[in-house]
Amino acid sequence: MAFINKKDVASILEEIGILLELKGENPFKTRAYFNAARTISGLTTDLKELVESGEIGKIKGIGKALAEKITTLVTTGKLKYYDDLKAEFPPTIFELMNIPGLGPKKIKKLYDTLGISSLVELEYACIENRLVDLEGFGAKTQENILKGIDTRKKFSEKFHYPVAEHAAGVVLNHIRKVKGIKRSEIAGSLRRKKEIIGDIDILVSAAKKDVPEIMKRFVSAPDVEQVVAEGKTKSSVLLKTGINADIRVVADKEFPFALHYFTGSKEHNVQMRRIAREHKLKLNEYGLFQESNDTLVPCKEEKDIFEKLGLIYIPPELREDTGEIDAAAKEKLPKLIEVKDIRGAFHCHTIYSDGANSLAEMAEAARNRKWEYLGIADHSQSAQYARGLSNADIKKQRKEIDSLNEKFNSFRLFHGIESDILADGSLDYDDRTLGEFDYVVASVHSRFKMSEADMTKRVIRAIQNRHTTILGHPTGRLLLSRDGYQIDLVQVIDAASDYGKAIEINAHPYRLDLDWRMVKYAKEKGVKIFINPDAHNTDGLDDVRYGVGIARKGWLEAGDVVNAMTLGEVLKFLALE
DNA sequence: GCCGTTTTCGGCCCGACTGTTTTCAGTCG
Repeated sequence: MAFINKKDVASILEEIGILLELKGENPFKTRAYFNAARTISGLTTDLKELVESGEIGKIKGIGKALAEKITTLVTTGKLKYYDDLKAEFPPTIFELMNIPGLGPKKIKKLYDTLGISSLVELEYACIENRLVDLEGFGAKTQENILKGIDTRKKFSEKFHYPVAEHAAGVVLNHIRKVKGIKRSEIAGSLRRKKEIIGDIDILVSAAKKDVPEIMKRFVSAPDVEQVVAEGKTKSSVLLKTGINADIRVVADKEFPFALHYFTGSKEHNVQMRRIAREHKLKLNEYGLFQESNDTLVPCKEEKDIFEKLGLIYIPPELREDTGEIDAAAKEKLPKLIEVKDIRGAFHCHTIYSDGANSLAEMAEAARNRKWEYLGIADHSQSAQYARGLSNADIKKQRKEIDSLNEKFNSFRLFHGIESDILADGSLDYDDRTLGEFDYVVASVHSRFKMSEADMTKRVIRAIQNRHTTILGHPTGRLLLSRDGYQIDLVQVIDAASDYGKAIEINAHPYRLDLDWRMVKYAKEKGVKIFINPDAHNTDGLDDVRYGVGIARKGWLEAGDVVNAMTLGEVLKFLALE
């Protein structure tokens, strides 16, 4: 039997959706494929089991036709329907979907009339001035397409969270100088604390007379490279960093509705409008209206909108259409962890390995943050690139930690290690040495290119090691630059649950690993989470806030997170007293 | 293609902006 995993199935369904769009199929049909792709990739139950038991067809959004196609894919590894569809267009046609202003209809037109099916061909055709006479196109369209291709070449399409957060702050501070602004906020994926950000969404409320000044100020912000669109309520610019920023200006009474709408996610909004219709109401960015006579149901704050729809307030981080609306209707939403709940951190490096600060400096920085403890986990001996610790280093570090601890009142340094998980799943010190640490973070730093089965086995063996306390950055991914290694996280989390081991959310903004989509599953399995900064200097400690964002997206409460425990509770957790 | 306490057909979320046309389709979020 061919092996085909969730990710493969989801991406094939997604491609089918795009191909159907290109063919001009019923948009609701194409949406069914996109929805199914999303549902499949979010599954935490084993896809093969679902297929074998026939349960796959019982999942919402997967009917007879999709269940059949998914079953064929999973059991045979092939799908004729997909192959036939793919044969109708050259594979490079997908490139064109990434150019702003180009959608399925226009791409189809380009392909049918000019035979254009790749970015290179498209650029050439624009330079040759061949798009201007095409029906539905013109000089302006051609120019915008060329600009779009240029932008694609210069910039990536997504950005790390702190980069987008900083850029958004600059723009927001710039426009806030306009006196007429009543309320202003950053919305979109930034507000939802997504791990990577596509663009910046800014929402402002003001009187109508002040709108032109706000728009003018927005499009002339210091970092604006190009004005993409400028309207009466909505404008869009490309910043010098390559990030797109959108602004929307509304009347103040519309602000809560616009904030909700502009925060998204799109999928969450679709569900919210569906709920509104069930209540004989209509929800859009301007208000919540009676379906019968269009009277406004007034709401002062965002939370009022939820209330009117019979829901408790859903924090932005949860608005991903992963069950938050159902839970809100049943008043079963978690009380999400907050940055102020954090009392320490456990994955930090010092000058003993590849960190920039000393033990004393790191401890001082933690105490300045009013933390109760800090765990040091420098690299282990096989991590030579990072000056991993020899046995002598370990002894010296332990001594220094002990003597620092003697000076502290109600603060404690813990002596841990980030021990490499070797290719066979063993850790890289002997049992006696490992046993001397207060705790052990086990992480993969080498041999990334194993098969999924081998990597899963390797990591599970490390979890089974009695000295392992925490599994570090479970996929090794570097956002926007390196995919994580192939690994079955469901099996890994199940193993952590079985062996009572914790998993780290590595809070470094380039990692944010464990992914929030799996954090929720870990919580369901009762696995404890550490939100670890992987700090290599004192400033790095503040990265925990990115990890808290991810923890919130994963539905975590303070009680799910070890470094939200008091010092006394942590000592018990680590079995140190 | 999915779905159903208005059920097996007829719905399926909603509006702004752009560019090309001249009343609107396509794209985007």
